[in-house]
Amino acid sequence: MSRQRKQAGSRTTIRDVAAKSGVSVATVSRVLAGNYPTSEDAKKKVLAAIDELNYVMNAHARGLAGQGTRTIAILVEQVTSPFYAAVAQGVEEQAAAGGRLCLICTTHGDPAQELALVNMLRDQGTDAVIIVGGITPSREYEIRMARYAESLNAVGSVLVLCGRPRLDADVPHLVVAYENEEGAYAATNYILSKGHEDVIFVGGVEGISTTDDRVRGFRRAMQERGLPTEGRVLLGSHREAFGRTAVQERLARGRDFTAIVAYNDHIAAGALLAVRQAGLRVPEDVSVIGYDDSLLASNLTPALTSVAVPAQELGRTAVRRALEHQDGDVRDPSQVVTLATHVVVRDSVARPRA
Amino acid sequence: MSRQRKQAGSRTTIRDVAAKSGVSVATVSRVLAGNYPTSEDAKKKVLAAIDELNYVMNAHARGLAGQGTRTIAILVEQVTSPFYAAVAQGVEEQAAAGGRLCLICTTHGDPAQELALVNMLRDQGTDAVIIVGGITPSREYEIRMARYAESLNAVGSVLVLCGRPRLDADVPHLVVAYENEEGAYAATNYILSKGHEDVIFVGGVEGISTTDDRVRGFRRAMQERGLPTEGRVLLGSHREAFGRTAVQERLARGRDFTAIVAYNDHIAAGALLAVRQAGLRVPEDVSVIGYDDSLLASNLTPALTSVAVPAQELGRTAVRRALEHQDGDVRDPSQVVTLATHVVVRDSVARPRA
DNA sequence: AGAGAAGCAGTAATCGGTTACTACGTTGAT
DNA sequence: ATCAACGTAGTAACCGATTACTGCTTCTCT
Repeated sequence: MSRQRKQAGSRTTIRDVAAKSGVSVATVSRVLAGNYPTSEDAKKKVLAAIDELNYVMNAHARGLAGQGTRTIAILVEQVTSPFYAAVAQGVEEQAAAGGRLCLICTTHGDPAQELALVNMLRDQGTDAVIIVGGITPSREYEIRMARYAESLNAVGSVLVLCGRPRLDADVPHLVVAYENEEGAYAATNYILSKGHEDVIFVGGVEGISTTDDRVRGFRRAMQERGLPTEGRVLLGSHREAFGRTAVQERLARGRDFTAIVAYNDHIAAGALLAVRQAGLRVPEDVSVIGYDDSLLASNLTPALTSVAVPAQELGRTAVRRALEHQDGDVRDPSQVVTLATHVVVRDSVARPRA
Repeated sequence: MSRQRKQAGSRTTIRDVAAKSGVSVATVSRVLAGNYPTSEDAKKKVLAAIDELNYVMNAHARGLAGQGTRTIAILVEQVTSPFYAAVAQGVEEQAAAGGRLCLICTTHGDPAQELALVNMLRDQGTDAVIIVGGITPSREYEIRMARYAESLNAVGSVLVLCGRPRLDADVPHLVVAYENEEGAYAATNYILSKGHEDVIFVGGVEGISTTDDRVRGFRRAMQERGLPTEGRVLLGSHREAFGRTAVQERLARGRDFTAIVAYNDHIAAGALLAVRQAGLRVPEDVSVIGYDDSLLASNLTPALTSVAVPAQELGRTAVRRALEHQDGDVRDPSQVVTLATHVVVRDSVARPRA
């Protein structure tokens, strides 16, 4: 209500620019868009007037007239996680490269909030909605998300899922994934190649796709060598605190492992703490491998060996595909692009003793 | 270009809803806005039609017609910094509480980009533009930013500066700060209270307000005890790498200090590395104190004593004040709200030996 | 020199909401 | 019965950009 407009100066419009430079509004618009032949003379005059009047285009007017919003939205659980921050960074960069603004929204891991945001974003006319992170699959969720994907498409927008499986429904959407199962498989194999046989997997939330995938990779590597995984997968959360308590409790029951494959670097950090608290050393007594290769990994003591996920690249790829798709030149939209992960070797893994 | 509209179904507009429910577009708009008396009957019919047609309002049309966007923008250097991420988190939470979306933009520390973004954001109809982080003051920048602040106000939007001094110009804008000088003063005093006398300050960028403030706090604490600060302030960047090399070089020239006050936790992490590389121990040989109390601090070895900055609270306060201001009930807009910082004691500071 | 093409600029319709203004029907007071 | 007041609904003029369509030059080719 306190919003008063049309005061004294009001707003500088394309018409003011046209008047000042002595050309028509159409010409001004064309100079701005640059998609129509315009004489050098007119161009110069318009640019001068724009500069002098300090004119900025009204995004709403442009959006309304059919140019799209030129924004891209990204939905993450929380921005304070280094992994999501890095993905967001990638999205932001690529969006900027494509002349788009980047809208970052947080869902706090709540599927309902996620749906509400997608719904809202669609109204805003975002060019693309990128959802990052694993999800607990549920029938109802799938159905509603498919409806939204459909309506996003209806308004010329694109839904991109990052690090999460395709929707079941036959609705156009893009998927950019990174190796979860493969990464955990590689991490476990790296540990096993050092001679470990008693390995546990710690962290992650049961039922969330990312967790399930990593656990699967762990199991596969173990089973290929005929090692047991029964009772060796400790799920709970992806927070550092869980890593600490889970390992503490396990150690209290007796040390029946020589290596830990952590769900992520936070868990690994917690595990490190618990191991040290128990008077054991890393990697001499217990080896630990993390996941994500976040900022944390290189700063822990010992520096953490971790699976590097190309987080920024993930964000960039998501945007790139979304924009390509908007322009209609994605070969196969239903194809899942999967980015590779690799083990970054530091100091937290060694051969087991004896 | 590939954006084809007016296809088959086209877009469901308020007119479709009006037609379906047998009322006028004005009535539909009023039901949606809820700011005009409408009969229960009409309301019910409109709502039913909206539901049935799966109608969503076009944000551009609404924005163009002068209703504001209900979004809040935050400008930070980069989202991957834990500090900025935490502020952004706070902004996002409070914005959501106020029914606003949160637009996060990155400036990469470039004042020109910052200005360009503010300029652009104003026309998006953002309710508030929050700029976080210190800045190199420059006359030209001040003038342009003041102009933008003015034009933001003209369209009913608010400019909020976070952790940066007020604009010189007499232009309405809000400032939420946190103690920089006081924090560094407290950190230094904490170190001094342990008996240290040879202390150096490492990190930060010359000329940026945040750095200058922290250095001032350091100097004040030292001078109050009659200790020299000449040649004891090492500026360069706020990255970990700088912390490492700066301390390495200093140590190479001889160990003339027993404690380090770091510009932030990243610098502290680098310093820790350099100290250890030189065969010295923390805190036995050298004490280190950080700033920001980021995630990093508690995970370093030894756990880093650091100055806690209420980053999330900073974001929340910024949004709260902005929305209050829009509603016209901020008592004194020119008042700078300053949030307190405090030293979080961990294991990286000890008495100097002998 | 005249016809046709090409290059550039202008007019005005349009996007989808909001809202000032007008109009209508009902109620209540005189 | 008449008129004022009130509550509700409708008409149409905006908001500021885009762009189809039209028209005027200028240039080229015969």
